[in-house]
Amino acid sequence: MSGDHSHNDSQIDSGSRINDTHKHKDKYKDKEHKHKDHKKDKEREKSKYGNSDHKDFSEKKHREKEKERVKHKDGSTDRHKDKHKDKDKRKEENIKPKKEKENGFASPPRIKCEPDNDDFYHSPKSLKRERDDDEAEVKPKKIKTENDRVDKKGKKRKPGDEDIKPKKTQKNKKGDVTEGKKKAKKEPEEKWKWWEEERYTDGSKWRFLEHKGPVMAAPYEPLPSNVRFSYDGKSMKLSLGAEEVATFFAKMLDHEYTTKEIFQKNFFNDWRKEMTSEERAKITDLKKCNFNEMAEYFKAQSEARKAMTKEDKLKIKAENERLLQEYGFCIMDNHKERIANFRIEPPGLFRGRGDHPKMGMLKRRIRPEDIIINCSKDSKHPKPPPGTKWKEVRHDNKVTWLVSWTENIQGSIKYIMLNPSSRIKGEKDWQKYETARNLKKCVERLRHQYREDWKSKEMKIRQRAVALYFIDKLALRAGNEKEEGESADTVGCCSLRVEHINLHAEKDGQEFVVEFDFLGKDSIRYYNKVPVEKRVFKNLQLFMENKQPEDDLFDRLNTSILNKHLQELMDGLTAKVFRTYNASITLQQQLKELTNPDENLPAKILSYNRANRAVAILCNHQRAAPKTFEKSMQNLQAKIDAKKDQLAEAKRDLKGAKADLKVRRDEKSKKALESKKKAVERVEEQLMKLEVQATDREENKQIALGTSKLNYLDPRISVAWCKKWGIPIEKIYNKTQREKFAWAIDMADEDFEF
DNA sequence: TAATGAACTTAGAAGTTCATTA
DNA sequence: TAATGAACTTCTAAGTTCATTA
Repeated sequence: MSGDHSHNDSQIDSGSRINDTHKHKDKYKDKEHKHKDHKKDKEREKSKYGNSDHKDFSEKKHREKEKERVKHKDGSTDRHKDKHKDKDKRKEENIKPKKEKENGFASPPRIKCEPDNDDFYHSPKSLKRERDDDEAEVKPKKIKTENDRVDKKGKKRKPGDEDIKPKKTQKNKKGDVTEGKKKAKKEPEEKWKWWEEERYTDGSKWRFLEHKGPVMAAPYEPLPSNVRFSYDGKSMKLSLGAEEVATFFAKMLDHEYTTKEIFQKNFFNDWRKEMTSEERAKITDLKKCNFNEMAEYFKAQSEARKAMTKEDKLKIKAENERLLQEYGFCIMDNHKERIANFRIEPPGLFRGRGDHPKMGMLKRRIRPEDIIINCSKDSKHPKPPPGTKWKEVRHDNKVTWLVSWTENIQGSIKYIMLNPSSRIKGEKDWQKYETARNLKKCVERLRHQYREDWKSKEMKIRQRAVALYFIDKLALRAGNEKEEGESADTVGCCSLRVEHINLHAEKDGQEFVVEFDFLGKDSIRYYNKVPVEKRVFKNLQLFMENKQPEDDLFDRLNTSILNKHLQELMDGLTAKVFRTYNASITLQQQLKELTNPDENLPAKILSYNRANRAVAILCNHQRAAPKTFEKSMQNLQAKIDAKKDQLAEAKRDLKGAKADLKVRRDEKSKKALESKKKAVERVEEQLMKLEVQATDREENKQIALGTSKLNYLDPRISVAWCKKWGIPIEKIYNKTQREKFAWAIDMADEDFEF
């Protein structure tokens, strides 16, 4: 993938969250950055020169090839290239694309005869859930932990849906539970297949909801008196409130955060607010504060925790489990469901990402009086801790959250919601992929449209069209406007500024190259050089005319305009659907391309990871290279070397055995030969496995696969692939992932097509 | 129509657990 | 059996989108 989307040198840089264009803003930051950059450079050098010797050349070649496959020299992906090529040709020949009719852009053909249920599966907008309303009016006495309702309703997914097959659900004994929790806890009862049931059509999210409320943060435990804080060389006893905030800082002392000026400033500011007036009068300079004893104390504590006896550790584990059982589940519409985050966020210092102007501010302790509870009127309401009250108890079944509170840093609302394995999250997830599949049906029409719009007389439309092209081709995020000074300066497509792109009429032998360099979500750098079509290039020049670097590139556009437009083109279409669509379609294509039927299991899994990786690169999902990367790589290489020696030896043995047989020609030496042969094969396979592992790890150094796997890739593609090649699903998804994607694992068969 | 608020998804880092190896 | 490192889980920040309000 050449210079574009990926790990060329400049891309490696991109792991650093530094935006060069912002250097001038803050001297301090600048220093920080340089330091970081320097470290990165060093690392890069190391990996370039130090660490590569273990890799043989052909492997590297292979990786390069892989990159090539994913992206072309010109930065376009295969899919785009081909499709655009097709389009161009068609245009020239003035022929209507064959596909158009087949896909029925305006309104996709029905696959099934019953319109109602057809819609149910294919048009997320009209997803239905015709539950018996009476069922939920009353507080359920019985919590279904199984799929018994399916039978009752007798109505499930329609056969005839191309990719979704009805499962025979064998009726199971009801998981009758009076108290809900207890029973469900023990039997690993059959999983509820919510995907075989219908959805609510009235916008409500549930009929019945009962839970125990959140787990509050543990109260502050004062420091023992021998652990002291000192100011200006003199130890001093802090008031409880001030001490608590001081411990937050002390706990972070060896984190880079505490070296940053803004962090220090914000912390000190907020800390002083918690001090008594005497303390405030005395403590006026952070530099004079000594937190070391505190920091040591916490370090010792964490050591002690590690060194605890097995027994004590088990005790803690049991207590956690108890909490989980008590607070970690709720009852929603007859089913016991896992809650994702049932703990209230503890107080601490705010850790923003990138250059966040509010880093270091005090995240205050949340009290019951701050908390809104959401549950059914007729449920057993959660009790606030003794002597306290909730802010409010409401019964809003149009939302999915159980608990909410307003956080003090940005003033935004935080929620407690259900686990990804829950019905309510799963349905939404499934629906997301169905929308993306709908986009697949009309994406060619949309691409044609925005290409036409590049020529529009209206600036607004041109901008919209160019932005959409970027979102489609590069999988950029929509890019909402942000309030300045409230968070790190990051952008997405619509909020790109002139300073974020560079135009090159010619670069590295390519025409019309756009060079992107900006900080995206989480202040992750996006760096990419992309050849674009001439018309796009010319438009960009136009958009940039008479503008300052800090001006908006698309000054006539924002996400709301863009999304309104998209909504008109396809029901349910928004900018982010393109990311989902392009990610999933890329996975599917890459899997097709990379999977070699003759290869063994580890090789196939490597192919899967490579396909996954292609998507992660497309979506710019990066991670900091693990601190231990070099070392672990070396260790692995040592293992490989040892294995090679072992193989050589095994081969020698084999040779010897052959010679033996020639001389002796007896049964015994024949047998010996066989076993030596087997030994060689075994070692060869082991070696291969190790080598594959090394390749995989190396290629993954700075790329995070998890995000795309969890959020962008239609799990049915992976499930189908596993089924097709006989790969155990466990090789691809761990337990949590299997729970989240249970619906896909159950419904997709090997010929599922995204 | 822009600003604000609310709800929900997506994100990487940090923390914890588990498996492997010396 | 401890140390190590990878895998997995948790945490919560940072996005997108849609609804509401001014």
